[in-house]
Amino acid sequence: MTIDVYLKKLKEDGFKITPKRKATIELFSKKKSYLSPQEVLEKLGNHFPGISSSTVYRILEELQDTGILIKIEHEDRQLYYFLCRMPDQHHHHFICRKCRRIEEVELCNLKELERFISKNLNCKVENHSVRLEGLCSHCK
Amino acid sequence: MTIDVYLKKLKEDGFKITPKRKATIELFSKKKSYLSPQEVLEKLGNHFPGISSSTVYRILEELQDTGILIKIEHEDRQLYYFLCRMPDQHHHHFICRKCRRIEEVELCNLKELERFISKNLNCKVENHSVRLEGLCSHCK
DNA sequence: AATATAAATCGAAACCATTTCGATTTAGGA
DNA sequence: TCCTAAATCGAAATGGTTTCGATTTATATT
Ligand SMILES: [Mn+2]
Ligand SMILES: [Mn+2]
Ligand SMILES: [Zn+2]
Ligand SMILES: [Zn+2]
Repeated sequence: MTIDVYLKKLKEDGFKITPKRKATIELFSKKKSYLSPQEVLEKLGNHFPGISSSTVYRILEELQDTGILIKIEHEDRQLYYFLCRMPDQHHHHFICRKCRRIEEVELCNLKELERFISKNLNCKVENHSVRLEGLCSHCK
Repeated sequence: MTIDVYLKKLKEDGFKITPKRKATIELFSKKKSYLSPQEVLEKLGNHFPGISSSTVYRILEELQDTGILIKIEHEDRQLYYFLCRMPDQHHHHFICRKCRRIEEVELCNLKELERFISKNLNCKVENHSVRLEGLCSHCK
């Protein structure tokens, strides 16, 4: 539950460890769900009054480029971010529609689906993403 | 390749068959790829000079509500639509990253993944979507 | 064919999350 | 401590999308 691994990742990618970046990672590490840029702005505003929204947007994008955060887009067409707990492994996400909790699922059995597409449609599958939604153990 | 089945669906859902709705469906039936609202506006503008963009946005949304069009959101954060060839069946989509062609894939083998999540995470999976990207048979 | 009317379209403005950019401040290496 | 590229600020612009009152149209009914 330490954020050191994320700070290390940040540094490795040539980013400076600034108070705002660190606080952003800490914020997400305490959350099990995703946050909108507005929510992040609000939370960070408690520690950094007057923080610029452009700073929040930039930090969120940098952290997602580094693989620390995952970015999703909801039906409301806005961006949301959440902390990736297995950044170096291919995996998929389950999102609780009630509490917005994220569960990361390492199981991936799409080989058959990819084989089907390669064979029947003669396509080359380069990547895929699965999005699962429902109710988590706390909400169902 | 007739659009009658889509017009029927429109009528069943209580929509009037207007020239612009019909032309929109015809436009998509000739395309194998997705179109942005701007592209639709441009194409429809050939037949209906001065057509309002709000009309295009509304028609696209209605057609997607009816299941005639599928709406996706790309990394550029804009909306795109394409004609669904199997509106009454659960299926997934392969998108060619070069020519934007859409292939609809009826095979779905996510039962194992859902079972894994139900069992290990104690979650209730209500729906899922798979997005596959790569190169189609024409582009690879 | 004419009428009625709810639905569809227009058009222009508003919306608002996100992006841009030049000025200022800061983290961290030398 | 100094230096400098990186980070942050802040205010304005951006632009795809939505809104809404006025006008037009599709289609069921007479
Ligand atoms: Mn996978
Ligand atoms: Mn499926
Ligand atoms: Zn939940
Ligand atoms: Zn292609």
